[in-house]
Parts: sequence; C-alpha cells; structure tokens
Amino acid sequence: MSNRHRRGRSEASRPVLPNTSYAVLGFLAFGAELSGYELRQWALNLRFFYWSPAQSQIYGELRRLEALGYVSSREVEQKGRPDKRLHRITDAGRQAFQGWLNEAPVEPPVLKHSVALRLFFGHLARPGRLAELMDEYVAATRRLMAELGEVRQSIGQDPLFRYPGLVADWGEAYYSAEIDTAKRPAGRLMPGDSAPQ
Amino acid sequence: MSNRHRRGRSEASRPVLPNTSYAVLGFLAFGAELSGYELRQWALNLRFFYWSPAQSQIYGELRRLEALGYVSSREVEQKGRPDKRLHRITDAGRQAFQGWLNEAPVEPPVLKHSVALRLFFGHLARPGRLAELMDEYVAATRRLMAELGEVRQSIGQDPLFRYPGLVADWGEAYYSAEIDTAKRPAGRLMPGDSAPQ
DNA sequence: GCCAGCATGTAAGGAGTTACATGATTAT
DNA sequence: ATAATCATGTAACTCCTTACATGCTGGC
Repeated sequence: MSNRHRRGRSEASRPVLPNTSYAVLGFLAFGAELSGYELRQWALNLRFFYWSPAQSQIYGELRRLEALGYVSSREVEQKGRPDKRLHRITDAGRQAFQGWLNEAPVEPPVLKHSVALRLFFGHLARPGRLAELMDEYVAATRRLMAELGEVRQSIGQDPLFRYPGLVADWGEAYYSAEIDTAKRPAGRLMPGDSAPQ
Repeated sequence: MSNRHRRGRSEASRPVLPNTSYAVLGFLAFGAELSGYELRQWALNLRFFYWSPAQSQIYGELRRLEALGYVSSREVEQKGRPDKRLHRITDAGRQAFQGWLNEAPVEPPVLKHSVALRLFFGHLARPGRLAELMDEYVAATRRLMAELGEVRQSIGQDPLFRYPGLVADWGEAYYSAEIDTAKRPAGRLMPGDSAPQ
C-alpha cells in the first residue's frame, strides 16, 4: 500500500499531478497574480516544446490547485466586464512545485510525429505524396521556428526569464536541426519512388 | 452541415479516425494476417517517433476497425493456448488507409518535452539539478538511439521495409542532433548557476 | 454593423492509460 | 520454484479537447 510515498521522512505525501498542473503552478511561481485568461496567454509559449493546454483546462487546473491549497484567489470587479479572478501561488504551492522540479522522476519526452508515421507506411502512398508531405513539413517547421525567434527576441536578456530564454535557444537549435534532417529523407524520395498505386 | 466531407464526388464519406487506428491498419496493410498480440509487437517499433499504444488499445482499435468493415478476422485454435484471432485488412480498409495517407490533413507533430518544461522553470531548481536533468536526458537519448540502431540493422535493405528504413535513418539523425543540441544548454548551466533555494 | 479581445465557465465525449483476470508453456 | 511469453479482454479512470453560453468594449 501507498506506493506514492517517494520520500517518507517528515514530508507530507503529496498527490501526483499531471505536468500540466505543474506548468500552471510554474507560471504562478514567477510571482505575479494572474487570471486564468492571462495564464492562458503565458501558456501559449509552451507550444514550442510542450503542447499548450486548452483554455478550459487551465480553469480546471486552477480549481484543482486551489482545492489542494497550492493557489489562493480573489475576485476583482471590473467596470463593464465580468469579474476577474486573480490567482497567487501559496507557500505550499511553491514547495509542491519545487518537489516536482527537484525530486519527481522525469518522464521521457513524448513525440507523436504524424509525418514520420505516414512516411513509415509510404509504400501505399500515391506517387509524389511523400515529397509533398516532407516539403510541407519543412515549411511548417520554418514558420514555427520564425515564431519562436520572435518570442526569443521579446525575452531578451531579462534575468527573470533566463531559463525560458535558454529553452528558447534550445528550441531554435532543435528546429534548425529538424529542418536539416527532414531534408535528408526528402532527398531520397524521387517522383517515381513512391510505389504507384 | 457535414463539414467532414473532404471530397464530395463519388466517394463515401468516411469517419475520421485517430492516427492510432490508421497505424494499426497500416501494419495490416503490409499484407500479413496478424493477431492483436503480434500487432502489439510491431507497434512497439513506432515508439521512436510516435508513442506506441497500450496493448488494451490495440484490441479496442481492432474491434472498431472490424465494425467499420476495414478488417476481417477469424479465430484459430491452438493446443494448450487460448484461441487466437487473426486479422486481415479488407479492400475497404486499404482504401480508407490510402485516403488517410494521401488526402487527410497532416497535423503538426506533438512534442511534450518534460525536460524542457523543467528547464523552463529552472529558477526554482536546487543548485546542480538542471545539469543533472540534462545529463540524464542525454544519456537516455543515447540509449534510445542505440535501440533504434539495432532496429535499423534488423531492417536491412529489405525492399518491403524500405520506408520504415527511411524513417529509422531519419530517427537516427534526429536523435543524434538532439544529443548535440541538448549539450548546448547543458554547457551554460554551471553549478552555481541555478539560483540557490 | 461586425469582429476581435477580454473573461469565465459547463457539458459531453474521445483518446489513452493502468490494473486486473485467466491460463498453458517454456526457460532459468 | 518462478518468471517470461503467448493471448485476449474488461473496468475504471484521467487527461484533454471541442463546442457552446454569456456579455461588454474598442477598432475598422
């Protein structure tokens, strides 16, 4: 029983939450008091290396985090607009977050590469389809990389965002390499190469 | 109404299935008659570029595919073992698969990089934790790449598995690049670099 | 006049997981 | 002895998504 105690000692056993919860908590850990709406904007920046959660999920996570005592919130009135609920991380929340960051086992990255999946079954593709697929993929990756470049610019050298900046640099190198490697199989897909029919 | 018709003409409108379904169908499209168990073994090879589905999901997908008429099956008795159900792709199944491969819109790759996620929030990590994280990640990636190398070997130059071979080559280049780029942020994480506390 | 942005939330459902159950055979 | 392999399947659950509902403000 109780296979979720990772370190028995004096620490209370904390529930294991999905990474999405910790991501939301992590944004609050920068210190600001944020609404669900604002959190959603921040979370969009995760899309380059983590998918970004749907709006409705953010609100759900906030309710869960508050129920756990990791987040406190207060309502703020606004003229003409619906009230806004601002969220702040608690001490317990910060501890839980650090527990995740420092102690929790790290899952391997999850990759679902639907282009590679199609290439894998390429013997059934119509002629030219695979080259088309790879070209589109390279173009889309270039666009994403350009977007990431803008984000990187906006971060600048602000020490508060040193680590997001590091991740953005990593991301740029990642996408750049991905564009290069995606061109390689593309080079081996001659027009008549895909088996006809 | 009916926003699922992608090409109205004479083609019947087919339900949109998740990629996992098409992956299962795709393995059957190589022509063999396979049991759920065998399909699971094949599907494990997807793990390098697509996650591989749980065993219970494979059986579920097979039932769905059969209900749609994309797969036919027959039971085979075995001495001492539970009966085995062998599955074969139908003509309708092959057409549906090619429809997916050739016409369906291609979703962007999904990446959930939990190491990058943690690095993003690195300002709250204990000293040394980030370097540890990156080292572990590089080591794990090397192991995965070695496994992929073995799979690549076993494929050889068999023309039936030409496209899986291409994907494996791509994968090796991908992991190799990932190891290189992951070392870069690692180089900027000096021991005292992670903010104390 | 219409759309985008601000702001929150519910409902319904699909995708995918783990854990469990069963049971013979072969290898260590 | 006991574990792994073969072989299938159910139950219960979590994560996450889309679609919808509401309603004011500001810009084109």
